[in-house]
Amino acid sequence: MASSSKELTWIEKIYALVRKIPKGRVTTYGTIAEKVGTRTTSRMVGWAMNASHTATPRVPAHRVVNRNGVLTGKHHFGSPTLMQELLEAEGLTIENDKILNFNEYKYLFDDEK
DNA sequence: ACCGTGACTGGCA
DNA sequence: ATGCCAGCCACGG
Repeated sequence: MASSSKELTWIEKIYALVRKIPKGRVTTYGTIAEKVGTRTTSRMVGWAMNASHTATPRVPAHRVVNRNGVLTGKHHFGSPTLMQELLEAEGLTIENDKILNFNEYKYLFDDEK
């Protein structure tokens, strides 16, 4: 590829994937990391989310939780309860900072089943 | 160029 | 079942 063109950074891919998450669905960092590539790990996803605040359009990071279905990053939304409220507003149920029936709400993207 | 940090995950005790 | 440790890669100072 012509070196002139800068390939999209793995961060951009993460944003695209997260934005693809339909309303009322959630996903895990590990899933996204695997979708982006081996160069990206779960930690990188979380780190990328940190930068997502400046990304446009805004990335629904509140739909991204850890593999436990726990709102690990809720503290990064400006309010410790904002993330939960956002998810609940989408029809999800949060109990003790954890998503109930998380397995049913987990979004695996079209590529996966 | 080196070190520290990070919204994770999986394995082992 | 719970807790701790190590691995993973990238970015900022």
